[in-house]
Amino acid sequence: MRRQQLLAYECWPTLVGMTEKPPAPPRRSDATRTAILTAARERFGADGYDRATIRAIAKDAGIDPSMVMRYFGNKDGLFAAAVEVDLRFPDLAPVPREEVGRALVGHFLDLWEGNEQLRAVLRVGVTNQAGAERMQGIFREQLLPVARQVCPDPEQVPARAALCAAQLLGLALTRYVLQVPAAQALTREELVVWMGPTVQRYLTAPHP
Amino acid sequence: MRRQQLLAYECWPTLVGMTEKPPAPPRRSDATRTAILTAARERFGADGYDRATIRAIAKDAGIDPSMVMRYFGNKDGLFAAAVEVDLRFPDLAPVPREEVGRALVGHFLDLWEGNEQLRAVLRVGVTNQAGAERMQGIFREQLLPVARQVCPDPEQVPARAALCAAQLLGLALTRYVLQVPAAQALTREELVVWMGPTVQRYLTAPHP
DNA sequence: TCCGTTGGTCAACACTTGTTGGCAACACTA
DNA sequence: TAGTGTTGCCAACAAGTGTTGACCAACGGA
Repeated sequence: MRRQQLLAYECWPTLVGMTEKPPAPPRRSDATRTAILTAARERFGADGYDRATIRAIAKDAGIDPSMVMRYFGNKDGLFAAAVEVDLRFPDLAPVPREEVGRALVGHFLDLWEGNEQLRAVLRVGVTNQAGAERMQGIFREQLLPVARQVCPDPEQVPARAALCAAQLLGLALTRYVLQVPAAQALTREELVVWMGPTVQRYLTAPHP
Repeated sequence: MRRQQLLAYECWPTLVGMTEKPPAPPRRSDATRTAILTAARERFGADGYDRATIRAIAKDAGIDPSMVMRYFGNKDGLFAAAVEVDLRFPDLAPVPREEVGRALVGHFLDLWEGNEQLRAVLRVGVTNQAGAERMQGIFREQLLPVARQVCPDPEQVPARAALCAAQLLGLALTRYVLQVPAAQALTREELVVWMGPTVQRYLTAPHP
């Protein structure tokens, strides 16, 4: 129950090191830390939050389970540290207006291909309330701005972004999580050609 | 480990009673059985497979956990008995060709609204390997036939069905599972008007 | 050289999980 | 009325969970 100051300090640089400035001085245990994070990403992505046990992750990383606790505080902290989602949507300004749909679908596919972190957030988002809120955050902070850049009417931005999210997450769900064979059989080009116009329409077409 | 013949027989009628013929003679415990199944559907739908514990389900049903085991063998058996998915896609023959997209989206929305079983399969399908296979079965046996009824080229049926599945499951995911506010804010009519043409195109438009 | 800090293991705690067997109360039939 | 199968509760088991603290080895600056 008791929060340990020392541990909180210890895992701090790793938690935000990738997105914030502080140089995060190198430590002798960095190899172990990254080993844990790598194993955690794999397990969370493959098994979801509940079935991914700390013991299994520690075993994959070749260390004792107690190390995970020392470095990341608890299981929640480990998940937060392991899974950091940046959809890296590109700036759409230079893209021709009628190409943004295809560009987004293509980017989304490239991003998901073989990415365990994304699978993990989706799995956990479906299972876990905190995970669902995290996904809502991603939607709000990463997809909404893109939609705002392209949509004609600012008032329609959330609705149009939600439609895009449904299409794109549905793709990720069927292809990468449920692994429906027919969804996996489609090539990247086919998906871009089919879904690109859909996303394009959701973003730019006049309200039907 | 040992399978108990008696118990297998006991839960048989309930397991398949809804889809098969045998009259399934009424038992004194039927009230308890349905109470368990109701509670199980709620818990599985709300919490997913792992977090929905037999103890919690039994408590909701107001009986002892051991009763769940007696009537349904084990947790897997309970899930199989509680969650039975019939998407009930209507016969599209009488529907005008250019209306099938809107009809499907509307039907899909009506079906999902307030349906805990569907939420449960999706949650479990994402978490669990067996659940994922179950969802693939639903795709194969319930969505593919519909697509076959409408698609021009039989060879393209799986691909087109997969595209529809991605769009529809993405809708279910964002609106009913992740509960993204922007996806919940859209009305039934808006969704039909926006997504209907998409599904329509995936099913009937010539390969782009 | 000493000594505090860091990296790591081990064994255990407290708890929850699915699951089982025993036993009492009831209902129905012969 | 005796007997038999059904319905239910209770207590417990074995396994697995996140988590903790004691303990040891090596490092690194004084």
